Amino acid sequence: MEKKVEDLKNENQPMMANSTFSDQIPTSFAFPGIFDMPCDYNEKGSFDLGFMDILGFQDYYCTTSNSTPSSLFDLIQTPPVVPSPASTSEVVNTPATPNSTSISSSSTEAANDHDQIKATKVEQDEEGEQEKTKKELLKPKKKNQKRQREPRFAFMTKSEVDHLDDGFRWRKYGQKAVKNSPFPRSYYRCTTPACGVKKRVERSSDDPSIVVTTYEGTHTHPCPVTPRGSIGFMPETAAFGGGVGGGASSFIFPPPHYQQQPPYFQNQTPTTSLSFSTTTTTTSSSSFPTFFQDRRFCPSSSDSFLRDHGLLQDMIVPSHVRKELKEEWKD
DNA sequence: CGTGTTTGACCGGCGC
DNA sequence: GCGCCGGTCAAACACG
Repeated sequence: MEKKVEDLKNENQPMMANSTFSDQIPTSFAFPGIFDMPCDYNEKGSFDLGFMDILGFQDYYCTTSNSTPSSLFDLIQTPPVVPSPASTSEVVNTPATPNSTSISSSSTEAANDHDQIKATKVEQDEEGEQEKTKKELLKPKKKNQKRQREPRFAFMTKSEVDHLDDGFRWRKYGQKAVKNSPFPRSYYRCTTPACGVKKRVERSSDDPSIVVTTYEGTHTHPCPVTPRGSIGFMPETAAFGGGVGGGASSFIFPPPHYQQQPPYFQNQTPTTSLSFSTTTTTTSSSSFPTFFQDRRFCPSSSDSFLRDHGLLQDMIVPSHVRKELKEEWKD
């Protein structure tokens, strides 16, 4: 880990265009789904910004002059949230992403792991061997099998609050101090039964105003309607899936140029006086497809959100962001 | 009382 | 083998 950090720092040169993330990003994105789409639009001249470009392939500064489709989500004509297809791992293991080992696990397998763990718990509880049970619960993984991780999806948000409301309900199950960071990392789990999606939230040590959120897993349910009826911030809604995988990539959902709060943030803005910018960065394109799909379950957010702002415009991938994300995907 | 948070302990992975 | 560190568990606690 330390080494990773050091490496990252070394790599974190002023120009990150081809350094930190690019090595994890397939040079030729073969992602099915949404990732192809923008390109098509590009041909039509109505959507200049390819999604892949947005993903931080390069430092991409997109202007708001682009006539973006009403909503990126609208562009995504994909089926509802479903467990990721087995193809996930294949995509994730794209040769061009040698370093994305953590994502190399098939989301499907990972999901199965979850089930197995749960099943194990039930069985053991019934046995009543509490002592033994506890220990086994703590290590439900099979021997000789590396822990399988669900595809992860990280993004950064410039916010004063760590935990943004994304429409899903999360339960915090842990918090740890992170090495090389003065800020603790919080661990959240989706409270929906049978949904094993987790997310980690931590602040960037480089820029305390930036919150790095990493989602892991796939929501197996639609985005619940929150009491507030808000789905705050789109990226946080990441319910991904892992359906499509790919190496790590990153991008920042812009808003940095907003002079006022974007509509989709109104209900969840942490503090009143944020002239915010929800700077969001994303890694793991693998999670994107479903991520966007899920958004479609959130009635109040995606549409208005993207209709008002083509979120993917004005992509900015600051170096520090890339650095962090790369680190994220390196482990 | 139900739900969510806090927090110390524990475990596994990994590097040395 | 050992120690560090990230991740998770679960009891205790807080809150509405």
